[in-house]
Amino acid sequence: MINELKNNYGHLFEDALLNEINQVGTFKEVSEGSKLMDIGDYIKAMPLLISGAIKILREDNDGDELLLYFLEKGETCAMTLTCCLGHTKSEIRAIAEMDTKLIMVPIQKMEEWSSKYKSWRHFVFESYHNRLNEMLETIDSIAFLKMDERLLKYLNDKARVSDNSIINNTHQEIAYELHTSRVVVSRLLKKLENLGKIELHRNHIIIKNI
Amino acid sequence: MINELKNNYGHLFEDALLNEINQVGTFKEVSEGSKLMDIGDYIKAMPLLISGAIKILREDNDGDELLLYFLEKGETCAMTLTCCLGHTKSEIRAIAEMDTKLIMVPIQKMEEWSSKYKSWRHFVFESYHNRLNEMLETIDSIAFLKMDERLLKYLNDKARVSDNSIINNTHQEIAYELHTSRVVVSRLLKKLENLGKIELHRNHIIIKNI
DNA sequence: ATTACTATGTAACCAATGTTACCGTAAAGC
DNA sequence: GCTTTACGGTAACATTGGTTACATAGTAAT
Repeated sequence: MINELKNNYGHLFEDALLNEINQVGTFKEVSEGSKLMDIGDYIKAMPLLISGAIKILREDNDGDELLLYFLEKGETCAMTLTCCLGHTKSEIRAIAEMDTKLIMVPIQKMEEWSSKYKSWRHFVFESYHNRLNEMLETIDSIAFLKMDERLLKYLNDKARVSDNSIINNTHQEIAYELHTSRVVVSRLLKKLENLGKIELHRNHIIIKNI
Repeated sequence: MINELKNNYGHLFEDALLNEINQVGTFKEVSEGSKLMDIGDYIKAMPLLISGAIKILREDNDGDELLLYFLEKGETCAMTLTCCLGHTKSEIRAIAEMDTKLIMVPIQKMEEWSSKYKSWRHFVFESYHNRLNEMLETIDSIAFLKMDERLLKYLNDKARVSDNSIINNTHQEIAYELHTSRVVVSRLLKKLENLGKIELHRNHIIIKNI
């Protein structure tokens, strides 16, 4: 695990902190689609991503979902960070977007490392900052973009995190994450195909002109 | 200033920290409508609210606005917090919702106090946590609510921060903050009036049944 | 009082999105 | 092979919200 750590967090953390993480952290591999956290859960550990990606979702009272953003390697879940202070429940759902490797660190260490390691404080602040910016981007999309633009952005984001121009999702799955209906997604995807931006196939979409 | 500080932050910070804030902070009074920060600004100080309220706005490429949330007394601007680390520009605009008193603290102190005072770290983490939750609420509103529900929530939020069931705004001003048009706001307000939830007057709206 | 301006009300229309319904086809199960 | 299910295409329609246009009523300026 120490090698995974050094490769992904070596430029961020000093050796002493890397060693501490190595001692108290547990390595974990999760496969695509597995749920890492749900709304209402209490958090006991914070994840440090080594590889893969995790999607963060919000749910409304009717059970309808909305994709907020993706976590990628070198990142952590900002929502988790304060839950250890306030002992509050999670407001979001986290699902592995693909097979993902991560290190789980007990939340008790949060406070200890925050006073001990400047690099840890920076990492935590940086994480919050990134997450707030991701949330702003999400708000921009929902508030300012029309559905066809949101859809295109969604496809590009998916392609980026998976580093693959083929999106392996059904129209229904996309509709869930954008909080719209399958019919609307099919309609707009067909438009995008006619514009030459994508290619539609059963169970997958190919992005052209990225 | 020390008294204002103790009244509003005495339960959060230890005396040593309160004294430091008193030494390096500058007291500031801003009147309703004045701009505290704009998109693209570099941040030199972080605000600690003593009284009043500040509205935080986002803007799209066409210059259209959207209200994100309000800051109230005892709170600070989370966006500011990391800008001192990354030296990045502000992504948001901050405007005084009413006459407001605040203490401006130079951002250089951020890092110093973060290692020195546990209570400061907690305050910063707590601020981030609150802001993330406000952003989630904003996303919920935009994504899951219809315009009439958003409007009602907006009116109630305004009434809460000003502690006044009279909203002193024109329909046009409301339309800007909700990122819609004046006609739509007038139409929906009239509906809410017919439902007995509000009372419409020139330049102000009275909320009934809060 | 007259004029000009601002805020609001409302109708008519349009565009975007959501809903229902039905169809054809690919894949999976048997 | 056959049957069933999942997926996607599409038409028809409903609803929400955005736009244009114009009327009326306060308010301010002179």
